[in-house]
Amino acid sequence: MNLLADLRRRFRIALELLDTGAGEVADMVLPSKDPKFGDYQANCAMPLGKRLGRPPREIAQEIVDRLDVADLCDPPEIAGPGFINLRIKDDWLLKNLSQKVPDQTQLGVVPTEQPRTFVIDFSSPNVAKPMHVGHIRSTVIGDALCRILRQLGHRVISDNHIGDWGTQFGMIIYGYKNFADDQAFEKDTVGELSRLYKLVNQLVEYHVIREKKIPAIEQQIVELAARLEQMHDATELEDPKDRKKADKRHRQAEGQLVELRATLDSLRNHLSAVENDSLLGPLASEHAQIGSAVLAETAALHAGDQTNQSLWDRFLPACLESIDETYQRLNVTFDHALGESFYHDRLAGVVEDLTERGLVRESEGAKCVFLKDDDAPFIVQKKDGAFLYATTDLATVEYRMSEWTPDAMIYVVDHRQSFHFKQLFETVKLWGYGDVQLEHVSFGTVLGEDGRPYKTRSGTAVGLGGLLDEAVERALKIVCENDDARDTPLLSQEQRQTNAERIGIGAIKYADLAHNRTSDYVFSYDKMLAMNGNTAAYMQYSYARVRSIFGKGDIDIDSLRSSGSPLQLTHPSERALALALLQLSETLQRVATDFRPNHLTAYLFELASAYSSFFEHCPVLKAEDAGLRNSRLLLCDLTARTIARGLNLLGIEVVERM
RNA sequence: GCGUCCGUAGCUCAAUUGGAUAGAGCACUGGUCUUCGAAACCAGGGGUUGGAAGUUCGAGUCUUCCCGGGCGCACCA
Repeated sequence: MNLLADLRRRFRIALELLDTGAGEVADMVLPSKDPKFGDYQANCAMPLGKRLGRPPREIAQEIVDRLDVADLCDPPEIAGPGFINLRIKDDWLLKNLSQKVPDQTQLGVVPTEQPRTFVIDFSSPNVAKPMHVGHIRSTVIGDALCRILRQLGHRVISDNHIGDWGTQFGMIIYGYKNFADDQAFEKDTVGELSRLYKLVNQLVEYHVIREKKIPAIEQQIVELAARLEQMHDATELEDPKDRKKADKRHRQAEGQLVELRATLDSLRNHLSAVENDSLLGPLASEHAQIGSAVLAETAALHAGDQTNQSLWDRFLPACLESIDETYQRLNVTFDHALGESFYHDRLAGVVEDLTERGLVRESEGAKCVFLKDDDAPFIVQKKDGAFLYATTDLATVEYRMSEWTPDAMIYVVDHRQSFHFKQLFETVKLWGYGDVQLEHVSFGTVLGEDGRPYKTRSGTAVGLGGLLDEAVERALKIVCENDDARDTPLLSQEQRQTNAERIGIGAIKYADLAHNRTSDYVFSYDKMLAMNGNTAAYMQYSYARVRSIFGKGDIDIDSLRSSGSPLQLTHPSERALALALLQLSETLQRVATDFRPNHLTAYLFELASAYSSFFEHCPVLKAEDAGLRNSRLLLCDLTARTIARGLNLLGIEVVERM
């Protein structure tokens, strides 16, 4: 049962009766923000008033006259400029809530009438390097969207587009050939590969800094300094406006200069740190050509070189295993994990096909799809003949379309790649896939407490495993402290550990999902593990608290659920809770339309608040009579199940006691 | 330079995509355990939504111009 959808359906009918085509404003029926305006409000009379050239209040009245909601709402009220306020009848709430009581699986969420097929592309780690903080958002948001869309009855195909064919593999191949420790490799393959990756990466980075970055910055500094000189000459401008502008530019340029010098210093420090390192220093000078050597190893792999291919075959399973460990811990699964290598032999065909259709033009030796004249083209083949990210993405689209014919393809990838996806989507349309909905579900950056992207003190990316470890560790500390503070502790050591795992991982996921995905957010263990506010820990606590009632009262909730014992609403807070319980369905629908899981966290938090208020005003175990007691127990049960289901749809587990 | 996103309470974030008096948590002040879990709850103070103008019944949201930032812009992914 989707209450909001039902109301909108009824409004659509009334609106069409009023004026053909007016049904489209039925979406302006929304839940009210303030209870004094009722439960729902329809705001469609105002725009319609404009369109029909008549007073909106008059229109509102005519809508109400044609509206068939007598079974659902009290008589609608018209307020202000033409708002129509709706209050759901208690009878109707009771009837629908009762249907949810025995519904174990769906909790009253009805499958959509128009199921669609979604391909969701998310997580996409590079296998040779360890997963880091940058993978959290894609993984967590993508997984939540899969779960929610499935709950709504859609067909969802999740696909992890793993980076298993790129330069990182060239790095570990080069590393293996030059620096491998065979014993370590036998003992701990993943650990050794990871060491090799880091080592080679450091060496490559050293030479890039030395030969490219530092000269580039030095030149920028020279140019900027020269520009500053010229600017001095321009301070004698007549027009105050021009002078102000010139001043601003001057200030900005000075700022940039300071920044560039600081960067230069830190890069030089980095170089000398490597040079003075007893291990890295000699290796750096011995492997002066490491950058091009790594590219050569990568190219050899792509060209089918026997040795490199067999190394790849040996390395890949170990890499995947390590990634799977993380996914297991996060409780994330995929239907497919078709990485870049899967598409390798299709890339030439993609370029051929695009060329045949006249979409490709050669420019500076590269094969490009030009989309807008003044923009950079979408390059599908480099001048050296190699294919790129863009080519693989196109091959992926082609494969998914032919294999699954989806209605929508969703990429959960950070916002920095929006230009790439814009180009990809435009190219795909030109290529002939006009119907499929292509969506870049982008998200912002995870920041540290200093407001800069979250990094370790030394400036490297924070590993995902360590991040989870720390969250769990902190959760364990909190769990133990609180349990020890009780007269008689509730939890065994084992339960404490399980709880800490669920609470810690849940905290990270929830914090990520609770923020509007398009904005950056500041990562803070203290905030995400707080017991107050919109956090996983608070929701898990709410759940455990509700559930404890059944133990305390020695209630067999399963049999009460199937007993047919009726519900009743005797207090405003009881009614508010009932209404909230009925709004899960429309909330999920809302998450699905704009791919924003934070609507669901907000809903859960409001539900928990509604429960708090109910719990304060309405004695449950000590209710006046047995009928009311049973009714309230059932409300508790529905609350617990709704919280558990909501969290589950976010990929978070509950705990029975904490 | 071009493109794009952002600026909301002291701090961290919401705001149903143009709806009614901009909401939460933290922090601050005060109140709740002799009745269901106080890891909690309730109440209070705190805002020119970066600034200015405009569009309209109605603007945090749309337009224009400023101020301040993030990110991306040809052969990496």
